[in-house]
Amino acid sequence: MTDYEKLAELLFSHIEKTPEEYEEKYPQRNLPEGARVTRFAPSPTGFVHLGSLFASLSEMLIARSTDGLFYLRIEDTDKKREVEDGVTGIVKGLSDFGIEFDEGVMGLDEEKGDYGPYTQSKRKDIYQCFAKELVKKGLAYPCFCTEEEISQLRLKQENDGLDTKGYYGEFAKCRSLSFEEQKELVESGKEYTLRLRSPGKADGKIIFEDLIKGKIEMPENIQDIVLLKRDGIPTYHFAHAVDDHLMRSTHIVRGDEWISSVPTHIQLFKVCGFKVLKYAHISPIMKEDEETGGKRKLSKRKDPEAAVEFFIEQGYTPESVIEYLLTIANSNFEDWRRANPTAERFSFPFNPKKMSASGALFDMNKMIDVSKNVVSVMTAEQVYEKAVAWAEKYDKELYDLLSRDREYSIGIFSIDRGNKNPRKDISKWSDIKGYVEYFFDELYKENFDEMPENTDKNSAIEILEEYKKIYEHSDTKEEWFERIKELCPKIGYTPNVKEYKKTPELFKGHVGDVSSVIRVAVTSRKNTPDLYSIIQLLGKEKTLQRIDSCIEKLGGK
RNA sequence: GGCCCGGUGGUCAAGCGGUUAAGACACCGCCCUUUCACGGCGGUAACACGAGUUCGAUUCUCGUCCGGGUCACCA
Repeated sequence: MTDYEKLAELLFSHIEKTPEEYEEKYPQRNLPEGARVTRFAPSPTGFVHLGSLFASLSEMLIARSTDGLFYLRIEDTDKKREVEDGVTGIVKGLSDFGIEFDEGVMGLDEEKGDYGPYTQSKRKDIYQCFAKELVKKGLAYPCFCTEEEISQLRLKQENDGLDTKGYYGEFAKCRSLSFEEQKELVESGKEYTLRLRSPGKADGKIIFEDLIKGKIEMPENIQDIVLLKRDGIPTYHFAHAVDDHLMRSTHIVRGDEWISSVPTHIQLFKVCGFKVLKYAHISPIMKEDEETGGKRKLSKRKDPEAAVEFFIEQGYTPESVIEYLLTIANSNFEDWRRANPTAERFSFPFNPKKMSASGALFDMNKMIDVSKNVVSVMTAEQVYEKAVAWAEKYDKELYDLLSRDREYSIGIFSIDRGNKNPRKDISKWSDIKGYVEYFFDELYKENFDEMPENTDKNSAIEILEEYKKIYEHSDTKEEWFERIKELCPKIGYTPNVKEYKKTPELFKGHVGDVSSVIRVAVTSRKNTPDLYSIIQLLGKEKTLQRIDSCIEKLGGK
C-alpha cells in the first residue's frame, strides 16, 4: 500500500464505493447522435433573475433543438444562500415562463430521472468517492491551513506585488506534508480542506473553443484549489466536474463570469479521467448605469427589472418576456417571427453560436414593442382571460369591472382586433385601465376641454344637438357615418376633407371635426379607436346621456 | 495590478478583404385616414483611435484607449 492509498483510507474510510460503480450506475445516455444535454443549475435562493431566465431559456432551446435533454440541478452546497422553499420558487418561477425540465428536480423533494439525486447536498458520498480516488492517486491532499493563514498569505503576496496570488507551488505548504505528518494532524482532530495537487505548469497554456466566444487561450491552472470544504461538501468547481460528468451533460451553458475558471474545470475533468465537455458562456444582460454613464450587469439590488417577477407584476405576459429575450439571444428571431407569426415560439431553430459575445443593454422600448406584437395577435377572449387573471391579483378594481360583464369586456378588446392589422396599443395588462376608462362609469371622468381648435363651444353644441336628431343606434357603421356626413352642410361643415384643405375659408370645419366633437362628448378623449364600435358597446342610453351631459357642461340648454 | 472577453447609428444588430455598411426598436417627416392606432413610403444617425499587412481594410495583425468579467473553504 502506498502512502497515498493509506491517506485515502485515513481520510475516507467510510467510502466503500468505487468510481467505476458510479460510472456503471450512470451510463452514457441513450440519445440520438448530436443530441445535446444541458442543465440549469441554480442555488435555491427562490429568486429568478432575468439573467437566469435568459440562461435557462437558452439551455432549454439548445437541448430541444437537437432532441436532447434539459434538466434542473440544485446547487445547494452553500447553506448561506439557501432560502426556505427556494426550490419551489425557482421551479414555479421558470414554469410561469414556459421553461420546463425533462429531468431533475421537479419541485420540493420531488425528482425525476435516473441520474439523480439532482440536489448536490444529497450527493456527498459521490463527491467523496471521487475525492478519495484522487487522493489515492496523489492528486489531492488535505490542507490544514486555517482561513486566517490563507488570508495572511494573500496579504503577503499582495504586498510583495505578486501577479499570481493564491495557494500554489511553493506557497502550498500542506502539499509536501509527509504521510506521517498528515496522519498525526488528522488523528489529532485538526480540521482540513481537501485540495487538488494541481499538475498545471506556470508557463502552461490551455486552449479551448467556447461556443459563443470562440477560441480562447488562457494560462493553465496552477492553483491547488479546494475540492472539499472543511465540512466535506464540495466546492462549485469539483461538484461541477463530478455532476456534469455523471449526469452526462454535453454542453455547459452558463454566465460568462465563469469563463476565467474554465482552465480549472478542464483540469479537473482531466485529472478525474472525465471527458471534457463543451462550454458556451453567455453574456450578461446589462443596464445603463446613471451614476457612471456606463453599462453594468442588471443588479438584483438596484434594478427592479432584474427580477422576473417585476414583469409579471407590471402585467407583461410571460410570452412577451420570452420573445424579447429571444430577440436578444438570436437576432434572427425577429425575422423568423415575422415569417411565422403564429408558430410556437419554442420551435424557433435556436443557435447558440448566434448569441452575442458582448452584453446587451436591456431595452425597455424594444421590450414594449415586442410585447405589443405578442398581445396584438391574441384573440379578444385571450386578452380578456389573461387580463382578468392578472387584475385579480394586482388590480382588484379593474378585476371587478372586467369580470362584471364578460361579453361587454370582450367587446372592448374586440375593437380593431382579429383583422390583418390589429391595433397595437396594449403592451402590458396595467395599460388596460387607461385604455378602457371611458367604457366604465366608475372610471370615466368627464373632460370636454379638447374640442377641435376650429370649433367653438356654440358650434360644438350645435353639432351635438344635430347629431342627436339623426342618431339611430341600429345603423350599420356605413349608415352611421353617412348620416354624419349628411349633417355637415347644415351647420357649415363639409363632409369632404380634401375640399376643406383646399378652401378652409369656406367652412367652419370638416367631417373629421364633427366626429371629433362627438368623440369627445362620448368618451372625453380626443383619440380613441373606432367611434362607431364604442357607441355600439356603450349602448343608446349611455351615449345620449353623455352627449346631453356634454351639451350641458358646454353651456347649452 | 495579473489574466480573460468585448468595442458597427441612441439601443439591439447583420456583415467574415472590394457593399450606396442590411434590418429592428426609438425619433422625425410624408401618404392612407372621421381622431388615434395599424399599414405604406422616406429621413436623421455608426465601423473607438493609431500603426502595420494588402492594389484595397469595418473585416487580418499589433499597440493605445474605453467598457465588462475574474482572481474565496460563494455559486
